[in-house]
Amino acid sequence: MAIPSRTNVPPLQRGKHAKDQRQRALMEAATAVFAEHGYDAATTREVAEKAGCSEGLIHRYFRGKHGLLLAIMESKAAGVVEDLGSGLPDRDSVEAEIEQILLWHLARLWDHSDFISVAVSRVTIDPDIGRTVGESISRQQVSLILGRLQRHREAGRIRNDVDLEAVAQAIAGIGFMLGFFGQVVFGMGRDHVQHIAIESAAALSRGIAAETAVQA
Amino acid sequence: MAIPSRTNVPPLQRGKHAKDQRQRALMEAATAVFAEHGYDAATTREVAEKAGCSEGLIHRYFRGKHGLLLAIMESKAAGVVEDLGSGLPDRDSVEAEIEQILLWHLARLWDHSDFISVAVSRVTIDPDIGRTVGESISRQQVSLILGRLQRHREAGRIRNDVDLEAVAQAIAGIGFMLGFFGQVVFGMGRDHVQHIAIESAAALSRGIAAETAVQA
Amino acid sequence: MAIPSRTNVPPLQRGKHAKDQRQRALMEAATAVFAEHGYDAATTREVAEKAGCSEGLIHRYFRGKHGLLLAIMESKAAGVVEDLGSGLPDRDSVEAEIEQILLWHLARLWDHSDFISVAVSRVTIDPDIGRTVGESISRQQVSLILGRLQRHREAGRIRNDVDLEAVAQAIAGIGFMLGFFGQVVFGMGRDHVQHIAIESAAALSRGIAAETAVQA
Amino acid sequence: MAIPSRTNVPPLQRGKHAKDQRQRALMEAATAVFAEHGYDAATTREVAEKAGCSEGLIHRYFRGKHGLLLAIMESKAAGVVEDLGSGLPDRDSVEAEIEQILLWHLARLWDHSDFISVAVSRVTIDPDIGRTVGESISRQQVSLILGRLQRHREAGRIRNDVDLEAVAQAIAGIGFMLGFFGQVVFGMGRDHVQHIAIESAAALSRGIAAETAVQA
DNA sequence: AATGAATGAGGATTCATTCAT
DNA sequence: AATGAATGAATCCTCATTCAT
Repeated sequence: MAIPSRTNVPPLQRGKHAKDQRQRALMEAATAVFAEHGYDAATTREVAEKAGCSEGLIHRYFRGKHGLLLAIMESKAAGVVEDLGSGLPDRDSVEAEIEQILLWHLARLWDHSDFISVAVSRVTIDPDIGRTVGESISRQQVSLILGRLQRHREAGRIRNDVDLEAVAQAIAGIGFMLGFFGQVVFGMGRDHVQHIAIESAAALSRGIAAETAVQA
Repeated sequence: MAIPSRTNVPPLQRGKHAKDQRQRALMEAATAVFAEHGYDAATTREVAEKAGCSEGLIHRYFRGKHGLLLAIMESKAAGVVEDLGSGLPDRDSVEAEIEQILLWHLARLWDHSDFISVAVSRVTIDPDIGRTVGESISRQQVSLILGRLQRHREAGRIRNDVDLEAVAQAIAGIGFMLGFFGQVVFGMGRDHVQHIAIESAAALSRGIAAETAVQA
Repeated sequence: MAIPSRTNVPPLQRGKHAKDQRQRALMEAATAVFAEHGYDAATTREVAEKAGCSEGLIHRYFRGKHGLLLAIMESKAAGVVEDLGSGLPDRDSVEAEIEQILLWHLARLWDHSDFISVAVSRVTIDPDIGRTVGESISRQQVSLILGRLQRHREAGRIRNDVDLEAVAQAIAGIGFMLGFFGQVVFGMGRDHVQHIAIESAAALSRGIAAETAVQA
Repeated sequence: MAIPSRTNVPPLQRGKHAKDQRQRALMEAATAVFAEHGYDAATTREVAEKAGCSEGLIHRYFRGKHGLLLAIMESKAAGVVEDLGSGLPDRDSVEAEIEQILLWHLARLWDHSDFISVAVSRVTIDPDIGRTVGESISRQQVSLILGRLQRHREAGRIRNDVDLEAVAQAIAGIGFMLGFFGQVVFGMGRDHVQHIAIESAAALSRGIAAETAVQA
């Protein structure tokens, strides 16, 4: 391939103030290595090799292996959900909206599968990670979905007796399960997963649609 | 008290089926220890201590630490989904059925949170675990849910244009997310989680209900 | 050679409960290695090699390198001064007594030069060592010397206006300086050092002798 | 005060003889740091920080950490004994002379306790240090004391059958033990130590005084 | 069959030293 | 001349596993 994949690193001479670049390289390499072997089994040596620098830098920059893990989490947590807030267009129907959200999940989790793998595998063990993931990702994600649904309710497209937060949680749950466990972990075909997402969106949107919308 | 803690095991004479008992003690202890520190960071010493026997037995019985992990997975995988098949009564309405399934998830995941934590944290790293969890749990679970839904379709309570497998997947996804991440990882209150489950069941069942059912 | 010196260690099979023997071997080896390179520069590897066992045992037995140092100090501190109390015969003259004490110092410090080297090199750095050496050795030594002098005073052989504790301190000081710095560190010939000790004993004893003793 | 601490150094412009000043700062800082943690455990980073310059300078100026240690030893060795030769007045009695020497030791060792600590802790390990300390300090010190005693012998105040070198060694030994181990290491009160010094001086001087002096 | 003493491979981390700026 | 970023060798320690009893 033209692009030498993310594992080969250019020489990157000593004195050059490529400090930021090196930090980023270390975090990228660590994400991949942690995802492959698990955080505990991963070695700082392999991370440094993949990043093309010495082990010592991990400790200089991040104060150790665990600091590197934390830095990855904090740095990527924001990025994972960001364009759910602004990067997605508003849709005219509830069904299209939910479908869009689910498909966005699928794409997002596929692209960040390494990061998500690491996060998931640490979330029950490491309180710091648990907090970061819980607050920066889960909570925020649900609230962004909720915001989108509320717009539709205000437009009269959603029944008044529906608990929107519950629906947002349900959508996030479906999206995460399909996107991470379905696609990444169990290796279900992407087409199949997308089909399920679309069908789920249809069923769910029908279930919360206002009467008039159904009659129309 | 005579028994100092819930995990300490009585001396256990070297007798007939003391062996099975010891194996079980080892697996229980390992589940707890693996859940607490993560598989890699857990030490066989702590496992053996908690089980009240010597480290050597882990290697004699399970051929090492990894064998112990595998034994736990294989032994518990079946148990986690068993009574979804037979232990739950049939319901007369789709809503009641879905609600029952979700609440069952909540209880099940709460009871087995240690086991699930271990499984989740290893599922992306260890191919053996991935297979066991994927096939023994996820797939089987979906198929059991699907079976229940099909009964309702045959009774004319579910629209014909609904992809039941997709719905089953959605239900499993919601259940797992609420039950594991919601309850266990993020520590959401159990009442709140149950409320969300019930609301989700309502929305989803409305979305797949046959027209007649709605009109009636 | 017939005696394989203290550095070559017999095989010392696995299961044999030669635990105490191994602990002792480790402490002997460590004393030598610490004395040669200094505690900080010494490596646990070299200690283990010299003791003929694995590094891990250092941590199992002594909870690490520092624990090994402490164990050495505590174990030998007592032995260094022990026979000053009981192993030396009473003398009839003050001069013979002081001379005997000084020569005993010379022999003692020569025999334990490794241990003393380690102790001296750590005494200002490590509070634990400082305490052990200060209390177990210095103080005790002075008090044993003092006891011997008091016997002579009671026998009327020492002037009443002499502060015996000061004299005991002086004797200990001379003994230590000659025995350790003179013999061991600066490599002064043993004959020369002994001569100085004898002369010092003569001068000092004359200085504290009761008048009658002088006239006689 | 304007100067915030005794070790912090002002910016120090890059100018003419700023170099000498920086070297001195480095040596002062190193003396303190080496004394605190021991040479091996001390880090060049801490030394550089305390001296207010970069680690690199240690290697430029002194060719490394060990060179810095050597420079300290050579630079201070002379200073420690210098005014024993010229700075102390002649005394009219042997007792006053010995007392003066011992008290001078006490003060000297107290003032240079950091330097002495470093020297003592390295003297058995590092042959270079051993030589420097042995020759520049010990030998020279004894010979200066000897010179002072000889003056008194020539004045007929010291018995002819006394080995003056032995007495000089004894005095140096007492002085060092009281001054360093007593005061610095074991933390004996300065008053107490001085009292012992004075009493020792009295006893020793009586022991070497010429008959006539005693009769007078 | 079970123990627990012993091993040894491997890991994170530290730090003197080097080098580009 | 001075800096500070980077290196990499070397260390202590941990722990799954083995083995003699």
